[in-house]
Amino acid sequence: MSTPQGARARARIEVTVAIKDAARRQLAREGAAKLSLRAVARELGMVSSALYRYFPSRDELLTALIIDAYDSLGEAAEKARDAVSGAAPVDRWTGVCEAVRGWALAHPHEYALIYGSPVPGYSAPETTVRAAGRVGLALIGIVRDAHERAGLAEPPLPAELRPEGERMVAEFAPDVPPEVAVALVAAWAQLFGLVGFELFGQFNKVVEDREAFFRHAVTGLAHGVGLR
Amino acid sequence: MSTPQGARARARIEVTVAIKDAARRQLAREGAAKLSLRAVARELGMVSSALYRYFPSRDELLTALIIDAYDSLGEAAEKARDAVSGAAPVDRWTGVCEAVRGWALAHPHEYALIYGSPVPGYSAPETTVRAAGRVGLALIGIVRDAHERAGLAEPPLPAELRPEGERMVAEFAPDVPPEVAVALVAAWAQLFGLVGFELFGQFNKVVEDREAFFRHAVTGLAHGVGLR
DNA sequence: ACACAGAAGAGAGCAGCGCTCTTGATTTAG
DNA sequence: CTAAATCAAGAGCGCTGCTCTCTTCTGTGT
Repeated sequence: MSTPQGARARARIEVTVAIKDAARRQLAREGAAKLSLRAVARELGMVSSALYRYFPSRDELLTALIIDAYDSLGEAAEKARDAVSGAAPVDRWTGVCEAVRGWALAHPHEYALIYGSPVPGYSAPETTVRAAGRVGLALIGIVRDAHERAGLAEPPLPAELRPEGERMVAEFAPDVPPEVAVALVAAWAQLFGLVGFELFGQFNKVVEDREAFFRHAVTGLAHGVGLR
Repeated sequence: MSTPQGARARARIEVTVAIKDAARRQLAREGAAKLSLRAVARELGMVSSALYRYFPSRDELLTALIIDAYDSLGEAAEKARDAVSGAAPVDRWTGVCEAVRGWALAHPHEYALIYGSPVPGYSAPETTVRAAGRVGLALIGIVRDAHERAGLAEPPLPAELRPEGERMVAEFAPDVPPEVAVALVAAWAQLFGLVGFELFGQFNKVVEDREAFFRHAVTGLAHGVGLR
């Protein structure tokens, strides 16, 4: 039933949200490694074992936070895509990229949670897949719009990768040339390379003007996928 | 003194190495999160407190492993660079990139240690900086050779980034045009975006033929820095 | 050749962790 | 109104990183 009919169901939802909020606060403060169920319980005035009524394990709680983080980032990306929907394709592209970077700088621990090392014995449940794809889909959307409106400069594609590109088109990038689909996936990964390096300190003593550097680099990515 | 003159000093070095080896084995088996000082001690038939004579904390042990991992990866990259020293610049470039990818696939947990989320409070000590730069320097070397031998197609560089590029040239990329230096740093970060996405599972259900895709993408990176 | 400072290991112990199981209270449903 | 489901709490297990103390050993200067 979509309506929570009892006071109990409502309370359950509220407590679940409160747990996730407290956990997210700790996550932002200390990072995923130091997120402790007992500390979350303390903050809520509960006892640690009570949390197990809501999350079967610490990793399950982390998984819930992972999904939320993906959604939060995805929402930021989609908002940026829609905010500049009239602009030139390259500007829309860089707008989304800058939204991703901005979100990452604002939520470094959550970014580390989803794009850093996988935490436990590692398994990404099916639930995360949809949320994890939102940034990529936002980028695909921009490229598709540009393709339909003005055409793209199609990057070269070696013959051995053509089937791969056609599969990508069929599975998640409809109405986009296969050459572009392949380039898009590469640019998508490369975008997070740029963001991750800045966030995790690899750019220390290497890049000073991070913002200008990033804008320049993602403009290059846009050209790489055929945007003009 | 470069020669450890006492038997004691020699024993100390041997035990230190044994600890790191055992720790590395556990790291490869379980990942950094589950690396436990007590388990390392057990494996060596010592008691946990004895390890503190060699490493002042678990994080210090991790730092030692980080440096070793950087050096191991850097050595792989340099070996690849030198193995194909006569080949065309683009092939040398892709050779080094593939060495990086190969090392990462062979040592996923160590890769996660150095390019994944940084650990708790953790500030990268000065000691890591040299080792962390080796891959980048290998790439720079290839581009410099190509520049001196045959010239490069210089990528465009917006005016606001010119000082940045000149600083890069002065600090770690001598004899390379500033345009190329900036493009090089971007390509360096993007390379690890590609590797990280593959390793951390972001390419699941997205890229099938990982090897061909990677080769194609890093060829694109090579073109981006001006190699032909 | 010997005595001694310093180094190394053992052991106990502290506080914290994730997680399980049991117990008693409270709410919901039949 | 009673039976079933739900939930908070408490005790406890085995693990963790780390500290402190005590004992043994050993390399070295006299």
